[in-house]
Amino acid sequence: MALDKEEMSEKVLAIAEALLNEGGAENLKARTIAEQAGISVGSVYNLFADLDEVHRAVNMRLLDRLGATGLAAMADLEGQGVTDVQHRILAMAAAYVRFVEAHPGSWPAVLAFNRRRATRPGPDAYDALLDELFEIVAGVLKAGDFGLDDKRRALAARTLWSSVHGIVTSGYVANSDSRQAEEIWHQVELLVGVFVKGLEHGGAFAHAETKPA
Amino acid sequence: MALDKEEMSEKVLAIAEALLNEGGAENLKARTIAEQAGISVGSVYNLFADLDEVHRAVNMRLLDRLGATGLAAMADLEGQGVTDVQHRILAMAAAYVRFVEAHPGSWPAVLAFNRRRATRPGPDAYDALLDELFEIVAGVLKAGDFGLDDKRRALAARTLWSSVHGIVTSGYVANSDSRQAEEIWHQVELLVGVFVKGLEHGGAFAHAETKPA
DNA sequence: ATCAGGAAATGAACATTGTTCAAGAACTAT
DNA sequence: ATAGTTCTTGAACAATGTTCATTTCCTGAT
Repeated sequence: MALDKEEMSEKVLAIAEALLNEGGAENLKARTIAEQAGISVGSVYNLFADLDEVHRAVNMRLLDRLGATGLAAMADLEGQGVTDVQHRILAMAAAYVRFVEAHPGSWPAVLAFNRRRATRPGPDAYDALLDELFEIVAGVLKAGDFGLDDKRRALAARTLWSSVHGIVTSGYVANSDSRQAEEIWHQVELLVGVFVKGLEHGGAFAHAETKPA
Repeated sequence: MALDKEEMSEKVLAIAEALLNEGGAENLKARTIAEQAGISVGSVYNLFADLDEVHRAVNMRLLDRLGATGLAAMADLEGQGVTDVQHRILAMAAAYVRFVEAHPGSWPAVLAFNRRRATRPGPDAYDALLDELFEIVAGVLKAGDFGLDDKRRALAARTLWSSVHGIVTSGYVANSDSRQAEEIWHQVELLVGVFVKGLEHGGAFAHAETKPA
């Protein structure tokens, strides 16, 4: 009884995810996958065009898991009982931090890979997932009654979440001692607190004429 | 007339930076460097222990250039004539954005490389440079009269700059059309505006009991 | 049960890379 | 000039991604 093509792909992806999590992108080797999956190198290339596609598939799984079970659930917190914007955003950020902590090796790989796909064709499925995340944040922001039209609220959502993302990834230089973790969380708390307060007081409309050349 | 060891190292680094800027980390090949520098592969390994060291050296040069000629100059804007915190932060962010735009290939490589040095020994020179940047931001924040003690101001500086960093790097998925550039700048403007407004209204002290597990 | 035809798996072979190192070349001090 | 030191070289090795002719396996018709 041999595994289905689909099942074998799943097995390969599971192995690939483990490899990425242990040693990053440069640890994803065709021969290692083949050996651990009990198949030959050639068979790996039968299931996937090349290692890039394996990496991409692993990333999609990770992003799916983050979006589905993580942030969306946090967005409508405790059965809609909590309406405070700051609490809900913080809960989402906490979910994101936990997720990154749970994938110390593969999450950096996601980012590095994502950055490297410059020459690839059109709008990827990545973008769709990211847009989804941004819309969740925008949904939470809508609950808070700042004077924001849809366009500006979307901008604020992207800005806020990119900032959270920056804090988390800047802090996690794989230096995962608890000191670092606390610092990251302090920064996230500060950011969210200041951001919400700033929105409440119309900071989103304060313009300055300084622009990049 | 042969080049000095120092001069040859410079030449190699210049070539390496060009290679990185064109094709990212995977374009930094020992044989290409040797050929373009007019020396042999072995000589490259005489000058540098391995390609990682070449990459690291290029990154140090980049970070130096960013810190020295970029942000520091912007921090004391127009001969101390400008005291507005928001303007000065925006000017620094603009310098940062310009810098990233000017190094579309090698800046991602800096980040990817920086993320991969998990197993390396102790506090790197990277950290020193980053701390320098954070202190510049903190210096600007000090001018604005928010009710912040030194510790909390330092935290705010790290938070703000990590956020700017996140916005810039999230936006630059090497997709450098002008649409993207404008979006990035809008986000930076929004972030800085909201952040300053939030600090003015004491958002830095607004706490929530939500914490990561 | 047999066999033809196609689909899938195989792993040897190739190309490209990082890295090493023994041999030679160049230079320096006496 | 000569011995010793240092630098340079490029051939050689190992590890990797990828390909593809060959083999193996399965399926369905006879």
